Amino acid sequence: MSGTRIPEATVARLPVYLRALNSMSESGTTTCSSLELATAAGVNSAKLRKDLSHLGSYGTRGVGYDVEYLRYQISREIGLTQDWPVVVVGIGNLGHALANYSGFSSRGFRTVALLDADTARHGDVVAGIEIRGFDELEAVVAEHGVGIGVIATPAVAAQDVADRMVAVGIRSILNFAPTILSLPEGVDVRRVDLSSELQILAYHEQRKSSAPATVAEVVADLGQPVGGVR
Amino acid sequence: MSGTRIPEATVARLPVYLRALNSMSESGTTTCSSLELATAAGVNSAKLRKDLSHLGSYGTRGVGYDVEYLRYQISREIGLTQDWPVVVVGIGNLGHALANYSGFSSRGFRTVALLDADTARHGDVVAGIEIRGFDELEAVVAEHGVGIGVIATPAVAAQDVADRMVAVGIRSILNFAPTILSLPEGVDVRRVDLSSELQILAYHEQRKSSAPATVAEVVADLGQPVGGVR
DNA sequence: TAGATTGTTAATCGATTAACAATC
DNA sequence: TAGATTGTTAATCGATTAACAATC
Repeated sequence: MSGTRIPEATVARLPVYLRALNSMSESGTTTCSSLELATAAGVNSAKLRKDLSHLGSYGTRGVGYDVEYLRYQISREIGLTQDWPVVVVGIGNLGHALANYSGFSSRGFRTVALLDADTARHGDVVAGIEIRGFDELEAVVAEHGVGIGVIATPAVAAQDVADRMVAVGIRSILNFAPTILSLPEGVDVRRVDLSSELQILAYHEQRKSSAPATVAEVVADLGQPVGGVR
Repeated sequence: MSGTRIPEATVARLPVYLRALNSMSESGTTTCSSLELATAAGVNSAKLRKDLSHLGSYGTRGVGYDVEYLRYQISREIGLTQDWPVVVVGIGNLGHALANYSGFSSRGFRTVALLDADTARHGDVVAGIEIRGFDELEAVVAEHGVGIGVIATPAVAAQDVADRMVAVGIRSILNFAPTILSLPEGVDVRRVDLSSELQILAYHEQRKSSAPATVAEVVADLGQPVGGVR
């Protein structure tokens, strides 16, 4: 299985499985079935097994999965057994939150620098790291071999920051600024858009409030066919 | 078209189109083609037209789309022409960032309360709103008719906060805590997981670094068939 | 062995894309 | 009218799901 391309939808769920396994491990669970892990991760067990089958055969029929072993295998597949130096640009409230966020400093990821264009912030220490000028980006990337950049600047600055990141060799960007970046092929960008998430919730909330207009919609809402309805 | 169920993938992209239209509007653009809007939104034009076709026929053949009109139609479809009172629970660095984030206070959404279990924070004013106790959740929800709750607490508190939100009538939750919530049917949860996003980037970054193993992978990376390659 | 549970198959479902007729 | 561009069709692609043979 190793070397096979893993479907994007599966890749996006691996971190969720990993999180569920971590919490099982913390609570002392040594073995779990696909149903237990799937429930903890909020998916159905068929999907979980299908997803895991893309990584290899790491379970035991009739028994289930060894929590530690599966945890290791998923970590390895994602690449968390390596060290990923990360640079965060834009140290406002969000940047502070990111710097302090355990997920960023935890196993696998290491925040090597916090950069901000505002000289008034330089020298401030956040999460044990001193804030430096944005003009030190190139030196930081070269020194630590940074491949992943996080943008937490205001929207107006984001494209410039991204362009500069790409110019100094960063090829993966996590963008929190509410703007759509335009970047060359080969650069991977993921956008975390707080307002989009709210808007998607609002759309569904709106649908809940208004009464469904047709029998077809009621049936669709129930999620299963209703016998005898014409 | 109105009343038709809109595919989830389309719903998730409507906020992106809206953002692109907003920035066109700001820069004085009054009309755009599907290709222009698609480029600004980072999708291809066929997908954009297909998506918009689920809302209705708001363009003019041979001409394109009226920016303001399309902006209004998408806003209406999402439900942004209504007022959505929102409560944020957990006012640490992330909660601060959210409270100050323009996307949360902008058109459509209105932060009506900031709640925190830590009494030391009570009375602090963030983004013009005074932080109150978590025990005031029920009163706040009842008073303002809150339907959407945002969780920005530490992971350990998130499930309790979510249970309480559901108990007082909230049916849509945006969860920033790094934990998987277990909630009853009918409650809509969206999770924003910073560490998942980093992990997904790491997976792809890893793939970039290691040399592709087969010609098939090289061809797949190029994203198009390569003439003459055997 | 009998019971349990995985890994895989195959069918279904939904999303994407290219192409083009409709039409401004 | 001629040129441009939408909205829709149909084909393709990828993801989900149920069912079950393999096997511990």
